[in-house]
Amino acid sequence: MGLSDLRQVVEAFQLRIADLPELLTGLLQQVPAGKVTTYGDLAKALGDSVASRWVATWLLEADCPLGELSHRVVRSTGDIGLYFSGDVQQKIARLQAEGIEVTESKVNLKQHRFALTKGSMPLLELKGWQTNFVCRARPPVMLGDIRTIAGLDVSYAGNQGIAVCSRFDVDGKTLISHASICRPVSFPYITGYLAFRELPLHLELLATMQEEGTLPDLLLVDGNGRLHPRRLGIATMLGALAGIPTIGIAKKRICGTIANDLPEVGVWEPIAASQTEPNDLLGYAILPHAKTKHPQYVSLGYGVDDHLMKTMVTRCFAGHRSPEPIHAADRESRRIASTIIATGA
DNA sequence: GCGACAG
DNA sequence: ATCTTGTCGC
Repeated sequence: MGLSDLRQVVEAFQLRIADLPELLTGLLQQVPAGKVTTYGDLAKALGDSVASRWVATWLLEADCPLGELSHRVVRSTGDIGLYFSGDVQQKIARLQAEGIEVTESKVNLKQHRFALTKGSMPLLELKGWQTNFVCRARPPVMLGDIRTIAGLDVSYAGNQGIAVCSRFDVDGKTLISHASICRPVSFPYITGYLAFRELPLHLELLATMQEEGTLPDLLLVDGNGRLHPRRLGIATMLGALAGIPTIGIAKKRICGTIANDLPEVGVWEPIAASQTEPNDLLGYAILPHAKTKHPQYVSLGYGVDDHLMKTMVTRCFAGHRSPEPIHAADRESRRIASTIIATGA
């Protein structure tokens, strides 16, 4: 892959990512006085009901930019729900002032629900991109060809995201160096869409490392690979777009079923897609050591086979819950985030 | 009512 | 992920 390729990949990727807060603002502005909508309806208008949690938390932020309109958003049951001021009576009063009857903290949705005009539905588009994404084939990386591996993680300070890539020797325990980058992030965290939030940071960081000639031969990414509702977690997408072998490492399970919830230390417990698809292997749960009851969730990213994945991840386990390269990147990115907060920049 | 989903 | 106080233990 040529030297300028990663810069171009970042640019092309950025163009696909919609401004969700802005689109949500436009949707809520459709709702006139005397009408209401629901968190789920707004999420569906953005293209995926899974975003309803983000819609709700965003409208509940203390400094919510839609504070003048957010009283018109209620739960799908008709329940009033919460209000950013913390005072639900204030939300009720505003609704009543707009001519909406509130009985026992509920509104009549049949009567007042506003039919939102569906726009571009950006999440539906991104979901379709994931579903139809074709990873360019490449032979799996071989153990003997790996000289350096790295962990990739992101921390946040306000709207700033700090991505860190921590390079390690192939022994999985010797830190070589950290590389970092800091950029504003506006795409929210929505289950299944993490890549659209964090991939721009990762790709820019890797582009810089590519120019310095410090790209690692294998990346451990904080997030999932194949273990994903559409089999395309951030680790897989990153690997395929950058052309670098990757493995996904998560601390919580996003989907799938595990036969044994609490595996023995060091045992690779398979995660299947579902109980009806026991042969569709998505990844593994593994307990790094006896000190914790929380397993790591490991899945194939890109350009790596099952055996090499297990070998390298096992090699990277030391005294911590996460593999050392991920742990190092996590600590370094948090350190930089605290610096940014202390400096006020 | 239950189940619950990366960062 | 971040927000948060003290507390338990190596």
